[in-house]
Amino acid sequence: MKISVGIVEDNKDYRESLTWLLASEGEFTVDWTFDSAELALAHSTGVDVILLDINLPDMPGIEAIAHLKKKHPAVRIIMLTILEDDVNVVKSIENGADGYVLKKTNPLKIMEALRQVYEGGSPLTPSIAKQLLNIFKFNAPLPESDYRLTLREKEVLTLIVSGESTEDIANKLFISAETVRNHFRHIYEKLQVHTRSQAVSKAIKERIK
Amino acid sequence: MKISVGIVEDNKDYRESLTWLLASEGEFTVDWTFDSAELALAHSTGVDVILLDINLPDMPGIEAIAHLKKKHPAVRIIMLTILEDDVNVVKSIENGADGYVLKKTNPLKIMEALRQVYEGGSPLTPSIAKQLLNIFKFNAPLPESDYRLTLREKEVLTLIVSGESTEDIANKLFISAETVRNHFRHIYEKLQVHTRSQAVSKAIKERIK
DNA sequence: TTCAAAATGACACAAACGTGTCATTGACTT
DNA sequence: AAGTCAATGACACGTTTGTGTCATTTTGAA
Repeated sequence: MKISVGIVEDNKDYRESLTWLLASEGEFTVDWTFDSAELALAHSTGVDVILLDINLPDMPGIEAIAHLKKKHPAVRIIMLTILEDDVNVVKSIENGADGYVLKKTNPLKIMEALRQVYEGGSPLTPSIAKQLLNIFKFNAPLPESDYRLTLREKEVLTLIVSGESTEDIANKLFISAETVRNHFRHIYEKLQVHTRSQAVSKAIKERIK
Repeated sequence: MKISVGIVEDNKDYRESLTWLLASEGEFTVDWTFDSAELALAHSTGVDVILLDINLPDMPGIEAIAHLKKKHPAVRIIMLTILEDDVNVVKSIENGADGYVLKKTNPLKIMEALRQVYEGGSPLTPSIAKQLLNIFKFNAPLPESDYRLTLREKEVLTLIVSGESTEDIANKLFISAETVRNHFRHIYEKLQVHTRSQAVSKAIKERIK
């Protein structure tokens, strides 16, 4: 079973050499290529993977992701870029891109990337991965925001956050509702809040768990 | 300039073959190896990169990350794991790990990973990258989550989320508390929830605003 | 061993909340 | 002109919540 590929790339030389390259490998079929997002949106057919230039003439590649995914919900999209520290990299991932390759990348790696997304993975270059990781660390739980909740309290807080009622929480934990209310009391003290919704808000925003 | 490496891995065979492998390559020096987190924390010296088993006998590898980074602020850490869909993968990245390799990975790729972190990148396997991307998409604005709230309702919801009481909201909006409660009513209907904290939870998680 | 938390449970009471029902006004659609 | 919807306001009623006070048992650290 071959992997079917579509290409949206305005640089004619790059587009054609990529097409030739993939076609020459028995593993892939290039079903179509377009040089603009508009044409791709109008005429593309379903393929397994789309290679999408991040920098198209008529539309930011980032917007094109959403439109292409809407037209072909199952398609997986790999972005093609020249600059890897482009702000658009992270944005396009947030918008649903499944992977990333640099245009200068060794053709063998591009084929590897195609195989990887086809198998459900997400090929990223190490430096793009680095950017993602940094963002993660940035909104990761700070050791500072440790409210010294006990295990039980964290358990209860999780259930509060998921919207359970006092009674439901009591049943799930096999304790009385009064005890649950006692846990609330201590949680409120530690988080310095006075209502359930404040606790929920704080817990989610500060990623307490 | 060689890349200096430290290894924390409790499996003797794997540790030694890794050491031998890296040492035999002119590019790396293995400065030390330990079979437990405790020993590593006590006796490790500064190196460029630490290869750290995620599943150590004495301490979750995840905790070890923080301690090692505290002792050697400039060190970069690559996690070693057998399972790549371990929940710990994402956690360890949140805790500051710089990269990830599977133990079964081709030794050449492990060396490539060492080079990549040394150069400031983050080597990740495609499937780990996929997990990260999914979390990102989760955090990204969903076009679907439009509950057709009116402007006023969004305004009220924002205040609910920030933890204000009914009375406070009424005062801020210069309307009666009864009206605020009426807005709640409509918000609850549209979000399909029945309590304030459920509304807060849904609003934050689905980024309604 | 003693002492401090943590976890459990209970009672009470005022305040807040969720919801049913109803009403008025202004704005926009058809 | 009629009709829908948003925004405002009110009253009532039962439920839930927040909090004060107190008690028992288990657990872990000093």
